[in-house]
Amino acid sequence: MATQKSKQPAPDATRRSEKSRRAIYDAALDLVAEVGYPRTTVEGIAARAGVGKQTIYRWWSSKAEVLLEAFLDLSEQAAQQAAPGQAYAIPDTGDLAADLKAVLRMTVDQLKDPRFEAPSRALAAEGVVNEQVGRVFVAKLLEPSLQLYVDRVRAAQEAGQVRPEVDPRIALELWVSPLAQRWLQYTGPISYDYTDTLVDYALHGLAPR
Amino acid sequence: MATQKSKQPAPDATRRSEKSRRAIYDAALDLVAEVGYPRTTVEGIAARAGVGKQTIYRWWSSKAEVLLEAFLDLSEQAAQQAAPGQAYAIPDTGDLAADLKAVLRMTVDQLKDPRFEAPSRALAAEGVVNEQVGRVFVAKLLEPSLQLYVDRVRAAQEAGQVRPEVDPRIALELWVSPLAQRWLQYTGPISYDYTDTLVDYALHGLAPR
Amino acid sequence: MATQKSKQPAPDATRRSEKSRRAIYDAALDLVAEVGYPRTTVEGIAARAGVGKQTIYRWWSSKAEVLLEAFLDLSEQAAQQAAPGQAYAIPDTGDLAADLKAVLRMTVDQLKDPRFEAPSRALAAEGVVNEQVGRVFVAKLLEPSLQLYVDRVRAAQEAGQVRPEVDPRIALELWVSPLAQRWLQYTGPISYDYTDTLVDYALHGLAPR
Amino acid sequence: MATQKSKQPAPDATRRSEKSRRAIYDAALDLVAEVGYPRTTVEGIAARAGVGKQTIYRWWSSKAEVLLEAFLDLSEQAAQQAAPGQAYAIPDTGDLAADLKAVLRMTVDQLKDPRFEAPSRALAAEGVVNEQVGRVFVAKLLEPSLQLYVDRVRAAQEAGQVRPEVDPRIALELWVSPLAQRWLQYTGPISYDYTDTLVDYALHGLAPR
DNA sequence: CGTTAAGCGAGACGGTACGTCATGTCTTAAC
DNA sequence: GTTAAGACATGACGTACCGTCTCGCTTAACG
Repeated sequence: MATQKSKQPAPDATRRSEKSRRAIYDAALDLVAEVGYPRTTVEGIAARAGVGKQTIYRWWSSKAEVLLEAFLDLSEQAAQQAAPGQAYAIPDTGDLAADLKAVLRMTVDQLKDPRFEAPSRALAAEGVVNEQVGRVFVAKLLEPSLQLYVDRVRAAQEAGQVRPEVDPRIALELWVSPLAQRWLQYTGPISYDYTDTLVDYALHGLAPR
Repeated sequence: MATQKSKQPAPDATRRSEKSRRAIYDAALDLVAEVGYPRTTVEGIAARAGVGKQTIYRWWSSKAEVLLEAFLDLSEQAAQQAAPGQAYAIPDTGDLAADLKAVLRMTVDQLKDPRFEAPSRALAAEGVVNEQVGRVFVAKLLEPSLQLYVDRVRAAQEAGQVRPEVDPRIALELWVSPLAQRWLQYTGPISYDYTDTLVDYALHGLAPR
Repeated sequence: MATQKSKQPAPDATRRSEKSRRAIYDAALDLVAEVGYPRTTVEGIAARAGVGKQTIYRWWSSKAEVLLEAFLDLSEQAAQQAAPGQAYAIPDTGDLAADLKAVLRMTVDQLKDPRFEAPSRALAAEGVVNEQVGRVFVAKLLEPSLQLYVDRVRAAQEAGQVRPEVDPRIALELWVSPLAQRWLQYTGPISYDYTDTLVDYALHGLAPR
Repeated sequence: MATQKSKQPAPDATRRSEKSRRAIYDAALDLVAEVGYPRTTVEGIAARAGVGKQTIYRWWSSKAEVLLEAFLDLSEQAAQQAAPGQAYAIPDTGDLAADLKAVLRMTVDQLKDPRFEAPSRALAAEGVVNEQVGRVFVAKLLEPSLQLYVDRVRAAQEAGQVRPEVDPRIALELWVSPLAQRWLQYTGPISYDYTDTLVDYALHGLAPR
């Protein structure tokens, strides 16, 4: 590859301290949970992690990036714990409505888990205003989850429970986006009833049949 | 509503300089459009407005609040210009789908208008992470617009075009939230086709009829 | 008829509020005594005096001037109380040394009176760095006191107790200045013994006779 | 002496930038000379020195302290230049009066040297009102000079030219303090004649012999 | 004796500087 | 050669006062 004449003389990743990386992730997540994203600082993360500031700047370019990776890491760990060694998928009992409702109820619970709430809210906010972060956030965290819905809807189409001309990628937004917006923007309360209703409206439409 | 508990002995609003207020609004909106929200500073707003910093801090407590009011003011002006002296409403031609599609196409255009995009994105982001700002943003800007959909859906219910047991406040989220999320989080492109599709899916459901 | 549009349109002294002037003097002296000169502000004086800031700026041009006049006023009052209706003078018992020692002992006491110490120290300091204030301070406060020594030394010359070629204005500095410097600059302690010694040295010289 | 009780965790002096320190001294002295002490600001010193404000606040706690050290440094340099590697002393020709007159004439010149006048006047003023600064100013700058007079007077006592019971520390104030007061407080002009007269009066007294 | 123009209290205003905090870069010593 | 530590230049923060400028409201002199 071309040798960079960049500011950083291209750190050698093989020598990287794994212990520091972990400590930085933990410190970042803890601080965001404790004092909120805006009052979390690179200096604070370094101090809490027992690490020099330069060690952070060597490997990341902003606190948003640090938090993004830290949260990615957290999510992977959580996924590993939930279903070790296997890909996560939406159950397929043959009843699309029931399956969607079940998954959405789990999502409602997760959105209220404080361990997840603070950092994901922070990242979402940063992503709104910082397109680069936003795209990574979506690509690495959001899309993989949405893809599961795509798969499930496609299965339902094959089973004749969803009209064949429906675009699954758009379909899933009928329940995912309303929930996301209520959570992100405080536009309304979040409950099992609410998500159940969304699924019903989405599947059967508003118009009388 | 609630009385202030601030340190300052409550400035006398009757003596407030209208000229300064306007200049601050303009400077705030311009700066957000030019350099983005994070790099917009209170100091910068003051300098651009030709105003002392204290004049800003006397009347607002953060740059988020300044921008919120500035944007509110801008919206009111825009509304006045669009439809002077009358309340805005969604047209009712008798065809719900057509009416919704028409309005959503206008929304798509507005979301791409740079004069609106920068500040509203900034405020949305701030609102995600700062609940107080978020709630004001929703109450003052979002809800009034959403209420128009509630009214239109209710009319459709009376006309027998929407099932009577449907909750209009939830119904509208089937098209509003997907659009909002794509715009806010860069989860997908925004187009007339897309919003048209949303309306169709929402009204007729995914399931075969 | 058309008065100047100069900075100050020359305020009409006859309409001046005596009550405000007194309140300002009191507030200024109190504040200097309580929080020290540097932390005394025009705003603070106005607030404590229950007076608008403009009322201060109408009649004085700086806090130094305010304090200078306040202290002048205080001194006059004190002088009136000490010796109502008559000019103050150094006693002339015929014994120059004794007379000087007596007066200097009184000066020592006065220098330690907190009511006088704070403002006079403040004014002296301001005068060091602000020649205009310094000259007024000297002319209005210091010189009149020094003149009393000039008179007394001249009387001693006529009585043959001081050499005729001695310049009384310089002579008095032999005891006044050392005391002043110790007080102003903390170059040494101040006591009756010290001032007594100064008088002896000054009158009889250091050289053996 | 006393340990610090500051908030900052005690900066590491070994890492201190010598270049910055010098630049700060120079900037401080220049600014005081150019615009006067009251209009010299920490911000201005930092800007002129090409230094961050924090670098000043890290090592000093006020502009008075900065100037004090800057002036101390200047004095040491000047002393080094004048008499490299040796202690300064008042000459002893055997004629006390002549020696004192000679030294005082040099002092008169120095007091009129603008390079010295502005900062020393500023520090003296600050010291009048700020006892801590005053005591350092006296201990570090004034007393060492005065001690030279003490030594010379003591030598004169041993030579029988000054009465043995005279306290040299007080004796020197007979000429030093008058000169100091005239300079500090503008109580009179300063000239060779004046200082010569002071020495004569001090040595021989005012009273006829 | 009522008019009216000044001084007055109050305080908002455009500014300057404060002292603090965090940024991102750089240097040093320890490993 | 990465690391912890932390000094550095930069620049924004939010506060305190500056000195100027309106506001109504006394209040005293005059017409």
